[in-house]
This record gives sequence, C-alpha cells and structure tokens, in this order.
Amino acid sequence: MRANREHATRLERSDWIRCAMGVLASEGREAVRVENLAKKLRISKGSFYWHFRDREDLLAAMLEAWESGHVDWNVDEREVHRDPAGRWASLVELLSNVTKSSLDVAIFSWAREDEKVGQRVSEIEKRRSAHLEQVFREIGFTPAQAEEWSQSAMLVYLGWVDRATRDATFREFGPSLAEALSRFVLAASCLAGQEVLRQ
Amino acid sequence: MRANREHATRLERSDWIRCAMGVLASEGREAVRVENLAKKLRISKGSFYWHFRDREDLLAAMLEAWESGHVDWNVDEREVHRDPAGRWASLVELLSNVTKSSLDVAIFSWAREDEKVGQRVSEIEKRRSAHLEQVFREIGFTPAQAEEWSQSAMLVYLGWVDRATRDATFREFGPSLAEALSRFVLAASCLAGQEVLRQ
DNA sequence: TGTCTACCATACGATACCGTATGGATAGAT
DNA sequence: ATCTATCCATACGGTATCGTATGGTAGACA
Repeated sequence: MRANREHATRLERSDWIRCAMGVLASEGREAVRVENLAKKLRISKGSFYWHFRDREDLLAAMLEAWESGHVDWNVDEREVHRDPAGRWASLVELLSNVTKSSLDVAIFSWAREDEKVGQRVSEIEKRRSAHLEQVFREIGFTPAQAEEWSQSAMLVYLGWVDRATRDATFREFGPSLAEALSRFVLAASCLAGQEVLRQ
Repeated sequence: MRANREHATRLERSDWIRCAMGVLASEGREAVRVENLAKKLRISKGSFYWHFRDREDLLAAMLEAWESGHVDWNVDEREVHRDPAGRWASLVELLSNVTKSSLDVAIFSWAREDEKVGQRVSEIEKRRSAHLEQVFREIGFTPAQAEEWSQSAMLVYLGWVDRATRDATFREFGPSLAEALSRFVLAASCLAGQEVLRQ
C-alpha cells in the first residue's frame, strides 16, 4: 500500500481511501483504524484528521467509493460486448476473479453489522440483479426464467466469493466452475423455449 | 440471554458459551467481549475469568461447540427420513430457516479473518458437501452429477444465508426459493440418466 | 459450628484507539 | 523575500477493553 513513499510526500483524501479499501478487502472492517492506516502510509494521524472529520467520515467515503465504482460489476459501457453471450462470458470471467470480488465480501460483511449500510448495499444488489436479468433475457430466456436464473446466479456468485475468500484451495476451482456455469446456462438457454427445465 | 436471573445464580462454562454464541450470531464476533457478555448475563468479569483462561479460551470453546453441534447440518440420525427425497426436502427446509443459519454466517465471517478458523471451517464444509453429495446420489443423480450438484447447492446455500442475513425483505423469499429449488432438483434428477443437462 | 472449596465482586494497571490542540514545514503567490 | 494556505508531527486527554490481584460469600461437609 504505497510503500514507495520517499520522504515528504503529501497525501490527499483519495490516498487514504484507497489504502483503507485495501485494508478492508484483505483484513476486514475492524482493521481499518486511523492509526493502522497511518502506519501503513508511513504518515501521522495529523494528516488523517486534516482530510477527514473522523473515522465515520472515512467509512462513509469508502461506501460511496464502492457504490460508484462497483455498480453493475464495473461493466464499463465502452468495452461491453455487443453479443449477449459475450457479455455473459465476460461477466462470469470477472466474477470468478476472487481478488476483485474480495472487496464485495468485506462490504457485505460490513452491511451485516450496520443497518444503513445494509440498505444501500441491497440497492446495489437490486441493480446488479436487474443487469443480470437483462443479460439472461438477451441470451434467450423467457422473462420469467430470466428472473429466476438471475436470482440463482446471484446466489451462486455470493456463495462462491464467500467460500473462495475463506478457502484458498477452493479458489483454484474458479475458472473451471466459471466455465461449467457458463456452459450450463448457455445450454439451458437453448432449451428455454421448450419448457424442459420447468416442471 | 438468561434474563431470568434471580440473585445469586451461579454460572458455568456452558452458560457463558451459550450466551457468547447468541451474541456471535446476532451481532458478530466483535461484539463478543467479556465485559459485554458479563453485562448481558448480569454478572461480573470475575466469573468469566474463573471459567476461562482468557478471551481466546472462550473463542476456542465456541468454535468447538459449533463444530460438534453443526456438522452435517444437525441432521440427527434418529429423525432421518428413510427416503432420499424426504431427506433432501428436510434439508432444504432446515437451510431455508435463516435464524438457524445465522450462526453459520457469523462463523464464516470469523473464518475469513482467522487463518486457523478458516481451515477448521473448511473441514466441516467438506463433510457437509459429502453429505449432500450422498443425498443427491440417492435421489438418482449419477456420481459425477451428484458431485457437481452438491457443489452448486452449497454455493446457493452460502449465497442465500449471506444475503438473507443482510436483507430482511429477502428473507421472505426463503420458503418459495426452497420450494423452487427442491422442485427443480427433483425434476433434474429424473432427467439425470438422459444426459439432457450436460452438453 | 467452623472450615474449606467453588464461585463471584471490585479495584487496579496496561494497552489500544479515538479525536483535539497546537505548532512546524513547504510550496506557490505577490 | 515574505506571506499565506495547505498539509503534517506530536503531545495530550478520554474511553473501552483486557487480564490480574485480592478479598468476599454461600453451601457442603466434618
């Protein structure tokens, strides 16, 4: 976390936030303490309290940073694939990267302990679900099936990052799981019109 | 948490552990502090340090209690259904109860912050997976499919409790989700021999 | 009845963290 | 060259929590 600090480097708000996000992702919310961050940044608390009113101020900024940076899973409009299958594949690719998703897990854990954070995180998740549902519709699922599948896919994603951030050996299965899931969903979408999967 | 304490009630180790487990499930690991527990139990720290060497001692005891009490999802041998479909249904029933699973979530969160806890939790999860895989085999899946489905079901469960413990409105979908999942898996098991689901 | 054991209350020191106060350093403007 | 705004260092007081020390109490038991 910014170890290449010479001597009299001056920091700005974003430096603190970036560092704090890293700590949050790797060590959890309880590890993001001002003196801990200051130590990592090789600077004193004085700097922190210049840029932030208090610790709550930092935490609020972090949540906002996550909200604005991770909605729709960072699916940038520029590099969106035109074909739905490609969008699905790239989404799976993104989500199977544990290090990129570890921040999500930390945020979710935080949301569990703070009511207000929980509400805001839920909002983001609704938007993610909607995004996913749209992709499924474009892949070829019926609206009802798209809804059902997007819900299931969300749960699988949540379960996957939860487990992968706890068990390093489980992480290795990421790519193969991603491929299997991708294959499975694409196959299912071909059968979508035939009502094979529904009772 | 033991509010019905008269006056000179004496506690034992298990009382502290039970109280601590409740706090862990509802407020997270950071809330299980000795003075906090003492307050809830309406007793002083002196009692705690009589029964436990230190806080670590309590945490270790809690982990052990979880291990011995929640392996195989508390599927008690006595009340096991004989038919596999019934076992599957009762398992789904159990897992869709969020309050019962909230302890799991807290333990998982703890596991993410502590390497050693993570390893032990992973062991339990392996046994749970094996149990699930067995159920799927008995339902009618081929061994390969049983393995694949048990993995997926584990992820769905993890994702479900993760989300349900954060979003109260999501909790309401528990029963319907459980029913849908149950229906879906049973339907899929009927097609298992036909290799319809695999590409 | 006196004593002993098991259990608890209370006071204490140590540590970690928060936020404030106050002064120092540095870079750019004038 | 000086001034000013910006940013940082350090010392401090306050609070929460840990674990210890030391003494108190209640019931079992001789």
